[in-house]
Amino acid sequence: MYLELQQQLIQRFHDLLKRQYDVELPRIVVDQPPNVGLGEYALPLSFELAKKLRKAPRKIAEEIVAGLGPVPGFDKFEVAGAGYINAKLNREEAARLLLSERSKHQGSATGKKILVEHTSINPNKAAHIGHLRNSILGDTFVRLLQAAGAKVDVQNYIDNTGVQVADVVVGFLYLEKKGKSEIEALIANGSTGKPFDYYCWDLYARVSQWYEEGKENLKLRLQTLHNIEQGGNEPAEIGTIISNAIIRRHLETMQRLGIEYDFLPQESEILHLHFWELAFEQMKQKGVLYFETEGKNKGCWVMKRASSSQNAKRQPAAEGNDAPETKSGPDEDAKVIVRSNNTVTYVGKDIAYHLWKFGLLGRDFGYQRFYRYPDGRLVWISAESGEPDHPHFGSVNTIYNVIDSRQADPQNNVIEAIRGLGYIEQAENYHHFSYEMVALTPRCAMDLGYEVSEEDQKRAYIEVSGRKGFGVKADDLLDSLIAAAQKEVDSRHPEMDEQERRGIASQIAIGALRYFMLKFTKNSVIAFDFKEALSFEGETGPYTQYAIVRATNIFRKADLSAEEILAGHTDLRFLKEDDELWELWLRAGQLSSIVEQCIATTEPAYAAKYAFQLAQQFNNFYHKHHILTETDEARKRFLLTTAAVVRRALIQSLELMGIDAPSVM
RNA sequence: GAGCCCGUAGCUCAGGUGGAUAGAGCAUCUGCCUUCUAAGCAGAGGGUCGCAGGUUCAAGUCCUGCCGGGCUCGCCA
Repeated sequence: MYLELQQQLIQRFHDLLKRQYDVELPRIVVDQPPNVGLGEYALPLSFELAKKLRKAPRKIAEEIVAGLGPVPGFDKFEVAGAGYINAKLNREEAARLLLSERSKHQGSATGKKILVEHTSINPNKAAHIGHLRNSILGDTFVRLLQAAGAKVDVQNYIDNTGVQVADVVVGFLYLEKKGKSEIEALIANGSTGKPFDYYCWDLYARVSQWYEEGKENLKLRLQTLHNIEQGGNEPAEIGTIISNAIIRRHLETMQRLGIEYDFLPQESEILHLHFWELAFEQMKQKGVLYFETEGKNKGCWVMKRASSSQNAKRQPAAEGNDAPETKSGPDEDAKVIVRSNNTVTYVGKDIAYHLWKFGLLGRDFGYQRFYRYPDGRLVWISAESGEPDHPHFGSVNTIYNVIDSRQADPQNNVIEAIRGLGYIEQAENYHHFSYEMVALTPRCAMDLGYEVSEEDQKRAYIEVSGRKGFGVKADDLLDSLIAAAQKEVDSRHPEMDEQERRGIASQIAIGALRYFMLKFTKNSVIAFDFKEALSFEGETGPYTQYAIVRATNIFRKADLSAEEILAGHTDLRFLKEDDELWELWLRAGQLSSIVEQCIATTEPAYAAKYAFQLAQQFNNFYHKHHILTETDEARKRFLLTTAAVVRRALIQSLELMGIDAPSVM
């Protein structure tokens, strides 16, 4: 509601400026006045026009208001302060619009097909809190895009032929002295007493330690890596077995949080289906790659780096002397794509993969069914020779890669390669959805029993490390959250049966976890702290869930359905007199505006803030107006409608974040 | 050395493309459960927005330079 009216307003002002002053502003800024009594929209445009038109801002504002005439949906326009124009909505009309809204809005992404890649955990160990941030951000962004009308393919890239998998293969072969069948048995019966991903978590840390004990050990690693890349040998088979088992564990972990995928493209197929060769041809042809004959990169195929700042190394020339320093010799800053031993680097493979995403490679994966969710949704995985009947992924125009900020450099290399190939539009629509890492506070690390050096103890946070086995596992955290929530639910609802209580505890735990990962903006490092993460009070997911439950309880007690209230008649004139109630309606009407803002800025945190603030306003309302004892029937009906409108917006805002609204709490 | 990010209340963080009086949660203190559930509400204290310049009607927000912290820069993946 809010967004549509704002767009109409902007159009109106745009037309008026053209007609009355013959000016066009690049954009018309719309703010909100400090309080809703002043109006719903504030336009500071007369300040901007003051210089252009050589008039006082206030004068301009008055002229504009005078020339505006009636605008549908609006009651009046007022000049305020030094020259703001405040627009006041017709509250009843706007409220009617809000009441009639469907749940999904026709957003900016309507009709678009978009590919989002997230999670992409190396398949050699259990998922940890850092991975959770990735998956929760990614999954929430998928939901936001869908809310804006997009059709979204969700991909989880699997690096199943990299060193990380090789390390665990080495662990099984040389530390545990286990062969293929023993590993298969281990996966099948779980005889170790811990899940396979947990088992590998520990083994991976042990192997990393073991490498430091001798150079021969590192040789085994390299050899195993080569075997895996090549395929068709025992280490490669073991690698596949491990990778598949771990991927299943990751899917199960993420499923607990309501996170699902459509397709798992694997590096093994990028290698074996020779994606690189096709990309290599294109890149040579278009001159994106060149063969270096000198310097440290002699014998390699290299690519000019986008960020390579030629100016950086140049000393400013002497005054008045503009001697251009002609670059002679090799560009030592270039990015190596093909090594002198003729093998391709990770970035090279990534370029090929991304050409495929945009449908520019001229080759496709094979597809095989891999996993089925309870709701019937299928996860497909790449394969050399796939099933004959399969959906097609890729060939989209817009992609989002949810990858942490440490990979900004390689991501930019891929984008530059695509741009260099002449795919300008695709390069523009390639979004590196970058976010900062999750780290542990020193106290948290010590509580977990890790040794923390004195130096590290002074730091604000310590980076988690799968290699060292240093971190909080996703399943462990979720288990702790569920246990904590269960305790609360048990004490509040002893009358409910065990399974029901467990279900609600799980919804609360997921709400707490997902909200926790979303409340911080992407650029802020999360210094993980159990006390905060396990909290259900204050700015948390359960706070918003609780507000919904309170609203639900009103309808339950009154034996009414919130949906019927929304559909029925209500007297909206109460909105005229009460700014606080109107503010609640207005805020509820801003949901689609928030969705668009989240997408435009790739920042899901705005949705989290919105949900919390709306819940806060609702709790305030709940406390102030005791609905069921209201004696004025018309007013009671109106308050019920208010609760229903806000409840609906709260539920929708939580849906965007993948958080359920429990029936009771 | 270069690039990216961060620095706002005791702590953790918000402050969309500059806009009206800098906010929230936690923590501390004071009130509020015979009411639609207190996982809640109301109130109090707490700020040189890292420092210094600049841009303009207007700067926490933009520019420059410092200071402090993090990450990244390999013929690893």
